[in-house]
Amino acid sequence: MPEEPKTERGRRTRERILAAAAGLIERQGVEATSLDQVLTEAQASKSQLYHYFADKQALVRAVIAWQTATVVDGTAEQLAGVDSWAGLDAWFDALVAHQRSLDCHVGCPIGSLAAELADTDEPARQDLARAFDSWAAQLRAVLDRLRDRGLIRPEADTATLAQFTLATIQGGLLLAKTTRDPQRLRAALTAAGGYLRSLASPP
Amino acid sequence: MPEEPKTERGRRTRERILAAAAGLIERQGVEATSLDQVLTEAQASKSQLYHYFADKQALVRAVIAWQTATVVDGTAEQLAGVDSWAGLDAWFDALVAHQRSLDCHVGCPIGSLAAELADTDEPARQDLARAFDSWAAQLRAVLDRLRDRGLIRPEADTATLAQFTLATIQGGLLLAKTTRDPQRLRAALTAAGGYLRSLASPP
DNA sequence: ATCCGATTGGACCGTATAGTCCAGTTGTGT
DNA sequence: ACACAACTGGACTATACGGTCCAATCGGAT
Repeated sequence: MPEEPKTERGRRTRERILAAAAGLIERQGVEATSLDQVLTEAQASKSQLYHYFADKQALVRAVIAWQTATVVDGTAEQLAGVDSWAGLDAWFDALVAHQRSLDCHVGCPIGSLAAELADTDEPARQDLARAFDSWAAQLRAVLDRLRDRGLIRPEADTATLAQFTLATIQGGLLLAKTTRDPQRLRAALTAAGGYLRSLASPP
Repeated sequence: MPEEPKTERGRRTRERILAAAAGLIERQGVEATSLDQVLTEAQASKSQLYHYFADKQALVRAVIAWQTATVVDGTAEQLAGVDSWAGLDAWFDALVAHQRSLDCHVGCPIGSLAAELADTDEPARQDLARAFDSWAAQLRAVLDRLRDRGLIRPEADTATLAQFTLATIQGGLLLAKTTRDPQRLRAALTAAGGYLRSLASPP
């Protein structure tokens, strides 16, 4: 019954609710965020929310889709021209700088959602698994480019390396967020970069 | 007013409540676990809970302490004799096997708690930060041993390497839990091991 | 046997939350 | 200008939750 605004006004309302929900959930988590909080921040009413979303779970899934698009597309943009170690380092630096600017709150929206929902909301878990997969695919594309340029040896398994890199990023973000110390992320990323570089020449 | 059982019976009651809370929170998260659920599983009553814990937050902090002790002490035991690459690999294998046996639910209790509580419960965040620190210290001790044996070059910064290793473990667990695929953890750990090995000889 | 603190059962309370309902308003196509 | 669907406001409901309270019971010390 709900979903899909038919007018411009409706579209903006839906967007306002979604943005407010995304922000609050990013900061507090799903369970800790109430619909009333979302509605207050979005300047909307109950009936507006339920006009566009079947229930809270549907809203959460929409938030997942929004965050996935934001993070993955944002990463794609930043990684688009990267074809050197310096370029990869610059991206790592940007990640660390971003966390520092947020005082290490939040971490990664996808990672936080995954940690909270993986065991309690199966459809959400699948969405998030796909999000991680497309993110890893982006990283793999970069590694492939580095390999094609001769910076990584040809027989290296870039898909697996991408999984490793993503894992290290996620773990580094979690440690940084927990200790409020961006150096934890820094350490993790520097080492990950070091490993990738160590794959330059054949054994 | 609450805390500290004075008799053996009380001690067991407190322990039952704590164990039930730890299990439920590990599977569902803090917010998704209600006190009534805990009491049903522990076969205890409200007054018993509030006799030993000031409020839900106090119970959660006790769970954090319990899980920290379990995980860190467990790790200490498993890593105690490790002084070779084979030993480290065996530990990694055990981590992967454990996740596989759990069908990749749960992941790491400390990591899950950290992701959920870091931004909403400051004292809990500090507890968890300390948990990560002592865990990292254990890893560092192993790396120091490897270094002393000449397997890692002397000038390597084992503290930073320990942070990196912990981050990769946490991230690998998160990816595995989200995708229900233990290979994600496997890939992360194998790469981390590869990096540590690459530090054998001077540049 | 008696006492007294430790412990226990469970009814009870206030509140916050997800979700419902419907009457009213707005805007768009004709 | 009219009709009709899209949209909105907000009161309302049921329930689940964290937390309180107090009377009853238990068990060791004297």
